[in-house]
Formats: sequence, structure tokens, C-alpha cells
Amino acid sequence: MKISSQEEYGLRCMLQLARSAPGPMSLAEISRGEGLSSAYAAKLLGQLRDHGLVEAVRGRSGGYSLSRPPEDITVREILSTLGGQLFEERFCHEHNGLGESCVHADSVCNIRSLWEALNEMLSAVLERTTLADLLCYGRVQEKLEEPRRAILSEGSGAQAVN
Amino acid sequence: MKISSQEEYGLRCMLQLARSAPGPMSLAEISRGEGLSSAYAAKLLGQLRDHGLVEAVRGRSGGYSLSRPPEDITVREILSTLGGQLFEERFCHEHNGLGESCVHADSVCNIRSLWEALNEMLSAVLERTTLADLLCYGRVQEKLEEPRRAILSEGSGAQAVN
DNA sequence: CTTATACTTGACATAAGTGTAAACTTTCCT
DNA sequence: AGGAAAGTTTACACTTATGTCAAGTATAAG
Repeated sequence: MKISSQEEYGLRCMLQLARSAPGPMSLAEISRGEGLSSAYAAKLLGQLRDHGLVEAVRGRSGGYSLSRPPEDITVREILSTLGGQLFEERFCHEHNGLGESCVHADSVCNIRSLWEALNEMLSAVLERTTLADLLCYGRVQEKLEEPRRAILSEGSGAQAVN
Repeated sequence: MKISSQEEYGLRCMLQLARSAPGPMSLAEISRGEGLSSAYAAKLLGQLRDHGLVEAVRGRSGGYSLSRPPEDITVREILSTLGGQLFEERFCHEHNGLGESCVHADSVCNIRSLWEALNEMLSAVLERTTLADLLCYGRVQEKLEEPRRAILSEGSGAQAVN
């Protein structure tokens, strides 16, 4: 359960495009701005382009630009393009151990419920956070303060019920 | 951002110990119960033992057992042993691209704020969820329903503020 | 219509994560 | 003692993720 390098660097490239002046920004500028090799930045931007998050213009004076305004691009889309989701449908099918299917496939699986709940929480937060939010100092903190408090306050209360 | 195999399988082994009768449970039983090779289960249980979550008894009639009662072992401890945290201190130092340090190291970094917030939310939920919760049908759903609603309801409200 | 600029593609090298194998140590039972 | 049952350790093969390289294609300027 770790943030992948692609997620980090790809999101940084997107943020840079969001900050940039109108018109395409060249690979050289983007990679220089993030301290990445241009080959690596190209790979990441290629993925983002394939998923429709950025547009590329080839040839002289070409470059990359966001395909939509920053406030219409969610962090969830970006991260899901670069690194998939925390928990996906196929996960259980891919963790069968030695058997043909998971030994818990036919029964209620509380671990699965846990993964689903975690995934939903993360997705919900990321879906509501846009590139525009990441541009603005303090916006992320503000936006995530309430859910964070909600979760934390839940803690002592729910514990007592058991 | 994916759940690792070790996290899944290691947690399953722990859950099996939590379900088992008092006294040590042998590697063979555990691995058979989860459909894992005994070599692999041994590796996972070795890690869990090194972190003090299970105790092992060697020799004939030996096996593994939880080092504490299930209600005192949090899922956070287990997952953190098996797969680390979503976002750790060193993350930023390890993602410098080509430079000696991250180009954003000296400035306010909203991406970092985002990672920290996500990590805190996940940790808070996992800290309050114990092995005992995972034993009980429906407990996970109950326990996570409130925080989930809190996050989801936050959505429309916070959105309008912008 | 040539050239410099810039994105694109696919193959590759390296590192990290996943899972196996075999030799070893400890303990109990007879 | 001796052997069987059971955990321990280390090294290895395999797979996936990370990052690079080089040759290719498209476009605008002169």
C-alpha cells in the first residue's frame, strides 16, 4: 500500500501544466521544471494522453496541454490513470494462492469488505479534489479538514460501542 | 497505490490465527487453510513474528499464535508490518528525479499535503479496526459506515463553497 | 523542400516485489 | 539415543515496476 513513483511524478507534471501559461508546454520545459529526464516525462505524459487527460501537439512549437480546465480534472482520474486503484475487482481473482480461486470466494469475506471501504473513502476524497485545488495554497488542507475530523472523531465514539 | 500481496496474505494468516482454537497453530494448518504454500506462509509469519505480532513455538507440537488478544491487535499494525504506509517521511527524499533533492523541497507542496491527508485518514480507520472486528460478520461494514458517510456527504457541500 | 524542433514508439537495463527450494535447528516421543 | 514433527534461514528464480535509449514521425520556419 504505497504511492507509486508514476503517481507522484505524473501528478506533478499535470500540476505543472495547470500552472503554465495558455498554449502547449514543451516536454523540455516540463521535465526541467520537475527535475525529471525528458524521456521519463515523455512516458508519463504519453500515458496521460492515451487516457485523454492531456493533449499533445507535435512538431515545432508543439507541446502538451491539459485537455480540460484544471477545475474539471479530478485527482482521482489522474491517479487512476497512472497507478490504478487501491482495490480493484480483479484483486480477489488474482490472489488465489495455489488454488484456482480464493478459498474465501464463496463466503462472506470481511477483508474484502475492508478493502472496499478503504477504496471508497479514498476514491471519494480524490474525486472531489481537482487539479485546481492543488494549485491553491491551503486549499487541500481546507478541503480535507472536515473528512479528516469526521473520521478521527468517529474513533473514540465507535470504540465505546463495542 | 495498490494493496500488496503480502498485505493480503499476511492479514489472512493473522485472521486465521484469530479464529483458531487456543494454543499454537502449525504452519501446515495455516497454509492449508489459506491455500498458500507453506514456504510462503512461513515467510509472512516470520515477518509478523519479527515485529512482535505473533509468537512461534518450535519443535514438535509447536506452531504460531497471536501475541495479544485479537481485540488488541489493530489492522494498522499488521499492514504496516507487511507493507509499510501509504505515505512515509522518506517518500519525498526518495522522489527527487534527477536532482539531489526534490525541486519542491523548500516550498509549500500541495501534493505532499494531499498524501499526508490521505495517509492520516487511512491510518485512522485502520488503527481503530482490530482483528476482532474482522472476525465478526458485518462489523467492518458497521464500523466504516459512519466515516464513509461523513466523507461522501462532505462532497456536495464543500464543492459548492468553491 | 530542407532543417530544426518536438512528440512517439518499442526495446532494453536495472531494481524491487513475489514466491520457491533446500539445508538447518529445536523439541518431543519412543 | 534416534527419528519425526515443526519452525528458521538463506539463497535463488521469476515477475513487475522504474527509468533510459535510440530510431522514428510530424510540423512550422526559413
